[in-house]
Amino acid sequence: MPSRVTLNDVAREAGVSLATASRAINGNKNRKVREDIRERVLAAATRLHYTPDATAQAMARGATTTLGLVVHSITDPYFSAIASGVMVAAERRGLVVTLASTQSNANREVELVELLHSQRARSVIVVGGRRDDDVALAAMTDVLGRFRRAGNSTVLVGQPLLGTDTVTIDNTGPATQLARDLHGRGYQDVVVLAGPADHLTARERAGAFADAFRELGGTVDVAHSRFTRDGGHHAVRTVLRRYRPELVFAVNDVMALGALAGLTEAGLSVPHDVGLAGFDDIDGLQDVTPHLTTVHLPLHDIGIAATDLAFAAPAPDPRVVRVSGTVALRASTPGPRRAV
Amino acid sequence: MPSRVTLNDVAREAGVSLATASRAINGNKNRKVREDIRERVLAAATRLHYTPDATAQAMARGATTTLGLVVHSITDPYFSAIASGVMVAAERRGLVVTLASTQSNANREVELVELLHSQRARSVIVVGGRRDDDVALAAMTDVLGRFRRAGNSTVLVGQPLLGTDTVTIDNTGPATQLARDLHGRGYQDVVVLAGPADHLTARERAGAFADAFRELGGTVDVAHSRFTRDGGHHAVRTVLRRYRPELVFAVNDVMALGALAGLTEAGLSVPHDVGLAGFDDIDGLQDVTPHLTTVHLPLHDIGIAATDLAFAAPAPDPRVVRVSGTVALRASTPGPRRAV
DNA sequence: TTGTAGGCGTTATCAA
DNA sequence: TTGATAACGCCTACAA
Repeated sequence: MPSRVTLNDVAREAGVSLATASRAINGNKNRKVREDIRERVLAAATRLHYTPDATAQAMARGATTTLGLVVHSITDPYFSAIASGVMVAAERRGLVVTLASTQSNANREVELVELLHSQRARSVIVVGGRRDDDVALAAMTDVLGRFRRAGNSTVLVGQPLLGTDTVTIDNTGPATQLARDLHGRGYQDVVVLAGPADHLTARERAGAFADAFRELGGTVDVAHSRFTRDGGHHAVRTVLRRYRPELVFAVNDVMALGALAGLTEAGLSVPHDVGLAGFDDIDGLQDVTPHLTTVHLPLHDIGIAATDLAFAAPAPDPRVVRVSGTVALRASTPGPRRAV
Repeated sequence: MPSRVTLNDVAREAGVSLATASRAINGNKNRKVREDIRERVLAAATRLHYTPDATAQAMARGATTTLGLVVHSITDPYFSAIASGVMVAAERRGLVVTLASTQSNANREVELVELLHSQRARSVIVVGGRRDDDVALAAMTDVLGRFRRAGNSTVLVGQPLLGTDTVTIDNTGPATQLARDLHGRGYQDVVVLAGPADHLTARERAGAFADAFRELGGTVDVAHSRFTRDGGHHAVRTVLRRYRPELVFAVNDVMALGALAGLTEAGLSVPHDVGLAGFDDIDGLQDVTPHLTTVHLPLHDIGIAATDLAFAAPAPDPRVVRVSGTVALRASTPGPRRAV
């Protein structure tokens, strides 16, 4: 029972040499194999249910057909949207995606890149904002560098700090614009659910928003918490123990959703009692009530852009592709309730 | 510039043979390499930044460390929840997950299993309900069978129709219970958004629900559409052109969300004007208003169970692991509005 | 156009 | 315990 049929078997079955069988089966370069022979080989291959061994091909060719993708969490709509973009772009290139999830653990992230290096992935794409942590940054810069020196490409979706090609999202521009728009709607006081203090994406968004809002004469309160739905929930509950805010800006949508739940549980109505805004415009946001004001990010396209970058001609210096978002003012921030 | 350092380099650097270096680096079986030598090798390895070549190991060992996972859509919370369970269970076993998304294309699904076969994945897990399509079923049965005959394992999450180990979800039990519970709350008429007519999961849920509801004396209308949010949206809009239902049951949550949007756009309030129920209890449902009645499924655990099954001792006959769900009655189905 | 043979990086068998 | 050496399945000069 030849459960493991090799190219050799196919060659024998077709009555040709291994080399000819190999050439027939992948029409490598200029197809220099006679048509009838080619057909004979292909017939033998299907007859025997031959399946090429990609690991052997990888060894012989010195390159796999695998793309490594590292995200924080696959159930987070932010990451799954980017991942789906990567997968679409990878499929176009005939690549297979090896996906790994870090649960935001920096050490694990490094390990995973090493693992992907071991797997001889053609390229690895790391998705997610960096932390303000020199040790972690150095460690990532290091593994990515080694991987690149081994002849592969790396792309980061996040802050361009790791000496690699990067797709970077403009957080400050839209955050600033959002602050202006919301102030323009009449809000004077805001509490910013700012996420972790060392989280660069969170910091950029919170900082830009707060600066702009203050500059317009508004007052800004800042509450830190985790970058998750529960983080948003917890932060808003803590704030509510002190006072009722006029407007809440969460640095991402999932936090905003947590905040929405917290506000509702406290008997407050959004937007009647409190305005609420987020960031990212994740999928599924359309189904929450009220429609959340946010910053729309082309997440799927970001995944595609990252993949394109990974397979662009190698450049001497790290490239940075900037992508921006657009403010989406929606029902959750109609403006503050007029003096009641 | 030895950008490609091999075990040979390490052996030379450490002054030992290739074989010894190999043994030192993975303490294979009973570690039979002298401690000082082992350390010398390890030191050389790190000094040279040696990274084992997984493709070469796979060839030599005849087995990779890869788990293939095939889903319909990675951005769908149903699939990403199961996928995250698989990834957690895979990581525990030191495996890497190669993820592929089919966009519900049956041919593509077969191709992907073939691709994973080529990659010599240890096992492949296919997630998603089957269609009533003999050709497609036969094709999948076939590829999976070949893959298994090559010495690997396969697991399907869905209907146990492919001659493979299967984690199957009990749709009829909870759907029946849901019908009873809703009828118990006073609903007499329901429209079932039944999804595609040939979609087995959809059919099981819709069928069991409708049967039970009718048996209790209720009337049931059935509307078919795609299995997606848009499908739910479209179906409910179509129904609304004819009449206003008392209760809507969508065979999955994303369809229910689409329906909710459709109802709301039509100026109807859920649950005031219309009751609404779904199925799956996907992540994020907690953030929609009103809280949706649904059937809770342990999606993450289903992913874990599928992986456990994939790595259980091989059995002569296909195994079937049944998992069930529990009805979660929530605010979207308080009972019909009393005569107004 | 086809065949021969060497090599890809590791593991594993078998002596030493 | 360690060291040669033959696989593993395929690709690819190079030769025929």
